[in-house]
Formats: sequence, structure tokens, C-alpha cells
Amino acid sequence: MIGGRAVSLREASHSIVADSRPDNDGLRDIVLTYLRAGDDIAAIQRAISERDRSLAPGLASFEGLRLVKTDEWECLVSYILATYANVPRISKMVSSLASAYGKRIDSEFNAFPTMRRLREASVEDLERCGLGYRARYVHDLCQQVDARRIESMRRLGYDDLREELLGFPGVGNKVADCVALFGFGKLESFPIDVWIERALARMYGIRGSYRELREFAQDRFGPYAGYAQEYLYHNERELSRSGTCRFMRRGGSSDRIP
DNA sequence: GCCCAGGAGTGTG
DNA sequence: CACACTCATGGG
Repeated sequence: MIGGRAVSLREASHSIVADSRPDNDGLRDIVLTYLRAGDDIAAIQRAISERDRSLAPGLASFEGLRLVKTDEWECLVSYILATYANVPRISKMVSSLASAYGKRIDSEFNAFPTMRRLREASVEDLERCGLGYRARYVHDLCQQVDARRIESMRRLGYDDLREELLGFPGVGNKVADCVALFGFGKLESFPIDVWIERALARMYGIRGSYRELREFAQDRFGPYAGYAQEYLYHNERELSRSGTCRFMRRGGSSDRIP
């Protein structure tokens, strides 16, 4: 809401970023950093369209859909929790951890726990937060990661970052790519979950191992594959929920890359 | 009650 | 490397 008027995220981002009044600088930095307001969506969509003409017609309607840039530690733990769980439950696990170990912000909200604080939790403590078998992963992760480790990982390129993330307990291909994309801002990362598998099979008729699908996607979508993933993901979920589909199947001659 | 969830670890072929 | 099986639990 701006001035009591409902606006799109795109318009809100523009208004806040354009407003350089001193008392708005904090909010401006937050929007720039965490809502990626500096990303040139038009240029990104153009780059994706040039690589895959079949996506061009649908992309414009996703103009307001943005990637987020979250805290690396929070992102890492959250996606470890997200394995084999649905979204409402993931939210519940995160808020339970915050309630038990996070700094109190107000009567109904706690910040996500710091590494140091969460390290004090036993496996049993974490299970009481509803983590299930993920409690062991988070507990072991806390014993082998600290702020300096995360800091050093910020300087890595996508491939090296991915390898290091895969060394953490509870981190496989999909989680590593999600943390690389949303936590470390590697826009070439293309996380593949069940929805993306469905999208790639439906639209391109391909199936395969994680590596095969990832190489296909990165070759096809290029340095902004992460944005392409976000578009494909939401389109596939919309298709499942309401039957609407913004992207057509490939197959015509007009969408072929010369 | 039943089925599924924005998967990962482990063991085996 | 690819597959099958198991993992603990809440939501729909």
C-alpha cells in the first residue's frame, strides 16, 4: 500500500528506490538488496526470450514476479527443512525455531535464530520444534558452519559454491541450487524439483537425471536461468491449481533457435 | 484413514 | 552414475 492505494510490487519497488529521502534510506537498501529491486527485469526477460522464443509471449505477464535475496544462513537451514515437506509445514518449522531460539522482535514475531544460538540446541530440542528427521541435519550443520565460513563462501563462483554446499548434511542437488540462487544470488542456478521436472517434461518433452536436466536448462536459459526457473515453477503451479497456462509447449517452427 | 509433501542419505547394481 | 528404499510428521 502506498498512500492507501494498492500497488504492484514492481511499482512499490520503484517508488521506494526512487525516493532518496534520508529517512527512507534504510527501507531503500532493504528493497534493493532483498527484493532485488536493482535487477533489470526487462533486460533479463529479453535475454531469456532470445534463448527461447516460446517463452516470450508469457514472460510479459510475469513482470511483477521477482526473485528474493535472503540471508545465506536462514536460506540454508530453511531449504534443509523444506525437504519432503509442504509449504505450510515448512513455515511452521521455521516459526517454531524462531520462537524457541530467535531474538524477539515483537509480541508475535521472532527473528530467525543465529548460528551461535541454534548451535546450543540438541537433536531432541530440534525434534520438539517439529523438524522430524531433519533435526539431525540441522544439528550437525550447526557444528560445522560459522559466520566466517559463510562469509568466505560469498566469494565463490557458482560451481565451487555448489560443491561446498553439497558437503553439508541434508544438502543435495536441489537444496544446493536453491541456496546458491536465493541465498547467494547466483542467478545462473536452476533448482530442479518435482514441479520443474513436470514443466520440462511437458514443455520440452525431456526427462533425465538431475545433472542432465540442469545442464539442459543452463544451456537453454543462460546466465538468468534462475529467473527462468521461477517463471516455469509458478506457471506449472498455476496450471495445476487453476488450469491457466502462460507458456505454450514447444514444437512450432517460430520458437526454434537458429 | 489415506495420500502427499519445492528431497536427501544410504546401500546396491 | 543410476536406481530402490528409507526417513518422521503434518497438511489437505
